[in-house]
Amino acid sequence: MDHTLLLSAIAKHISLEKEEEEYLIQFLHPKKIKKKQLLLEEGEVNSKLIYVTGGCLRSYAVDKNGFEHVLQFAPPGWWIGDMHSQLEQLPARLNIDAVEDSEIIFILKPDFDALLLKVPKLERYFRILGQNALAAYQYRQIDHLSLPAIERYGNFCKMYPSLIRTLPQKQVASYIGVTPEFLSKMLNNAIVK
Amino acid sequence: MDHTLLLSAIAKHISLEKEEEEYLIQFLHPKKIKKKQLLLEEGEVNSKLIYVTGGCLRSYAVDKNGFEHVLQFAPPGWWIGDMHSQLEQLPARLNIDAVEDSEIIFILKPDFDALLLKVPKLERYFRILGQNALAAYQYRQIDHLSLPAIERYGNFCKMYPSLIRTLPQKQVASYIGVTPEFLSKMLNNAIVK
DNA sequence: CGCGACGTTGATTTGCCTCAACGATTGTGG
DNA sequence: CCACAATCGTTGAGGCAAATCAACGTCGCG
Repeated sequence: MDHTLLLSAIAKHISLEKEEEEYLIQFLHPKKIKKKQLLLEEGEVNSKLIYVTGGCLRSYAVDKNGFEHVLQFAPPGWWIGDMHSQLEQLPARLNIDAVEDSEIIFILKPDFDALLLKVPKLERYFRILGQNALAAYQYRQIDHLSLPAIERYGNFCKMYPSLIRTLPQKQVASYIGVTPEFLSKMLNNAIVK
Repeated sequence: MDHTLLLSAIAKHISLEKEEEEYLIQFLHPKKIKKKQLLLEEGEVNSKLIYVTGGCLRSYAVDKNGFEHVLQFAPPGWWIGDMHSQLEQLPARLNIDAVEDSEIIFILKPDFDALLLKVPKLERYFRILGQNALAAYQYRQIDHLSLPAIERYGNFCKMYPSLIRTLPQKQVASYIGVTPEFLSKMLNNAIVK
């Protein structure tokens, strides 16, 4: 039962009493996930908050031609979800699955709501978490609007150096918003230069 | 002194005691902004939280060719800022200015930090605010990755019908990520169809 | 009135996509 | 443990969505 990663992440922002921590822990469900296993499917309601403790997950949408578009990768220490579905309890647009064999902790949405009422200190942790995520999304969106593909790739490498080594190239291509073929050609040209 | 818009927005999520509300209000600074007036400039630290009560603001980045790329519009009831700069107190990548004559309320970052410690209930309001913003950014990013420009325009119209009437077309073009020329051509074609 | 911002239209270019084919891995069932 | 399938990265030819550049008419505003 490995809650330590999550608990110490929380402890960086707030300090919980012993009993608050125990109250929290009872809602934490660890789970092992096989590569390619689906945790959320488009159309379902996102009823769990997912925290990654091992391996790597991804969230992605499928367009009308059947192509996947990766929104996020979640290595250990990251949360992942379809925020809109989670908040409104409406059908999700995103799918979530495992890029490799992984381990997660999940919290059910009703438990999460109860938890925040019972342990209001957690509001602070999740506020900070949300603001950090927001900061990342803002800059990513700007990158998408203002940079050519090759520089978006460069930024990805800077931001997630560890992922570059483990992820298949086509996943990275999908994240930065180009086809795998085009990414391959870009990289070959970049080497020649 | 018009704090009512903000206070009632907050009241939708939490209920403050009389004295908490008064404590909050002392940090709220109203301000009138002229069209095109800059509130944040790239390279500065984003040291204020900005809440719009009238008119409309925008945040945008400028690329190396001098082109502007709009990240966000903020009509009344919206917050706007460079989240990364605000959190880390580092230089901003974004500029913020007024699309038309506007009115805002701002809170200084140090006051904001103090406020959250003194009135922890506000953590909840800002958590919810952040999660909603996150939900919007997630879906926008997915739209950008998976939809052609004409459908991104359609989505923009559905999401912000009031803005369509007031904003110059070139601002909308910038937001959805195309040139003004191309948006103009798209719209003409769409009418013919 | 005259200037500057905006929308439009056309000609041309380009960044990126599509489709197709191929070799190299990986992995999986017999 | 091998054979076959699936997945991945690569390369090339051709195509398309969107950008660039340039010119022009309109409008609102100082």
